[in-house]
Amino acid sequence: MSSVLSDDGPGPEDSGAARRRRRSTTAIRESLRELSIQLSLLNHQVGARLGIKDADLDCLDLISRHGPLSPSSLARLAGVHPATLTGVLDRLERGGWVTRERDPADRRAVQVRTLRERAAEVIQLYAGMNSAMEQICAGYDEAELDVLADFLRRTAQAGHGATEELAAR
Amino acid sequence: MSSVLSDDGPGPEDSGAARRRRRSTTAIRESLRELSIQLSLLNHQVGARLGIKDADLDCLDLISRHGPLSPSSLARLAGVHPATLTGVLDRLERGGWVTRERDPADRRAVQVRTLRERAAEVIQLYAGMNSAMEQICAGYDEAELDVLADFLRRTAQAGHGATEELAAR
DNA sequence: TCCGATAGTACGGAACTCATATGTTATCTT
DNA sequence: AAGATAACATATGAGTTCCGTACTATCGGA
Repeated sequence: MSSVLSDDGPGPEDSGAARRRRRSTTAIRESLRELSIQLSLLNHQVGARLGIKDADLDCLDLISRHGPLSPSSLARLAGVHPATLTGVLDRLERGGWVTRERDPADRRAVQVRTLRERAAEVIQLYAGMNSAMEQICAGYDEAELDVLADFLRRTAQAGHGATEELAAR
Repeated sequence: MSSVLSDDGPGPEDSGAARRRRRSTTAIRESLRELSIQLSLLNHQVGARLGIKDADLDCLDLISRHGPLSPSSLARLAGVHPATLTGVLDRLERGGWVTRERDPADRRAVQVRTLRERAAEVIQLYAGMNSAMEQICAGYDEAELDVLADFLRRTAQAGHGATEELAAR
């Protein structure tokens, strides 16, 4: 099934194993695309319940994972305009999700960090997805789980690389 | 590493194989979260190059995958307000990405479909990611590829289910 | 034919994004 | 050491977007 957002690779000038292999690779690309959208929509729903916009939730996630960091580096990381990020942080701070504190070492800089108080609400909302994943993972042996985790990690890394390449030029 | 957006599962009252297994499962959850963000950021960059907002690009993707469909069903699918979707379609139509045509059978209804003209631009922007995926997939044998594709498909399905569960209540 | 339901969109107020300007604070230059 | 320059975060304002509501057109049933 050819579609607007992806091509189907080269033509069928070869056959047999290579052909089946390409089918599998294409299937992965397709599934990955579907997965991407579904996770976006899940985040959208979660954000809606919490009164947090999609982009804001992305930022909150980045803050929670990449530790305390400055607004400017967060802006770079999230690919948004610094002035936009001020508004994002205003909303997150007002909602009690993060704090801003001046860096004592460099008083121009600000350190943004997450608060733990409201973490439970978020976990609660992702509970459905988490238990579904638990169930899916239960069907694999440990070697398979490691292969899967490694694949996901490398794919995320590939996404990061592709994003930076686009941002650079 | 405990963080705001996910817990780390039950305590360590068991050990050995079960423990390692839980570590693997957690690694998958973490990688999946990272992947979700990275793909969002990639889409954000791609959208920025095309002058398409994130949500609009999501809608375009949904239209391209789920064939011609009506604005209302698309609104349900994307989880946005119907009036908002009017604006989304206005922008996508103005940009030459989709067309709106009245359904002859039910003249209230509208069918939205993608145009193929500008597809190449999108493919071009995802070329970096696609070739990276190609490279990653090259490292797996066909059985592994099938396992991966199946896992991704089921995970996407889980995301869909979790989203619907949240939207329902 | 009349009436309620449905599909899509127009409208208007509130909120958001981003380019630019501003006020601090750090760093460089000489 | 002092002034110039750069970096950081945020204020400001114009343009855009979101969404609750209202409106028009059309369909299906009594």
